[in-house]
Amino acid sequence: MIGGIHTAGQITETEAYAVNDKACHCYAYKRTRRTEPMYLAGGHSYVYLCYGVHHLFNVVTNIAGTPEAVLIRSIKPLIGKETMLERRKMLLTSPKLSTGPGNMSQAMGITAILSGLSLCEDIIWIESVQNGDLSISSSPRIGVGYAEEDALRPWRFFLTDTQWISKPH
DNA sequence: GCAATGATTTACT
DNA sequence: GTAAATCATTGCC
Repeated sequence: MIGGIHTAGQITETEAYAVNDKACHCYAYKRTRRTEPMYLAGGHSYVYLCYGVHHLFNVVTNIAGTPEAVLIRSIKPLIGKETMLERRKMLLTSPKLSTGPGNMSQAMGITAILSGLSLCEDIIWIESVQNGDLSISSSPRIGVGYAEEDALRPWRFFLTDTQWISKPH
């Protein structure tokens, strides 16, 4: 619920970032002002601006003091599609609407001012929808080639049978 | 205080 | 496939 408008979607693609992972901003417990939200308890948000253009939305997953998080890369729009189209300045719903971290954040109205929030309040929240048919695959992460051997870790997870998946550049 | 850089996207050659 | 856009954060001076 952002700006009084409710938008929602099913998460279809994520990437994991851990403290012993060179691709993570908090590698080896490096602590900076930007990454401070990652040191909160699991269930908080961590949003930051990348390349000066795109907002990336993460969910903090570990206990307080252990900075680990999951990057939400793509969603399938379910509620408020019209709002997402308007935010993205698009006319028709297509996979480009909300696949890819930057596109997804823009469609959901997420910006860096929402970093450090609890995901148990009425602004952003995540619901568990039981669906026994989910098929999930994994692969190396995208866009972290600078992380040396950690770039090969298969920490990208996505639904096998969906079009809402970003493609490597 | 200042230069370097990136968990990306988009458009162009 | 390659490059530009574009800026907060970081790290070094």
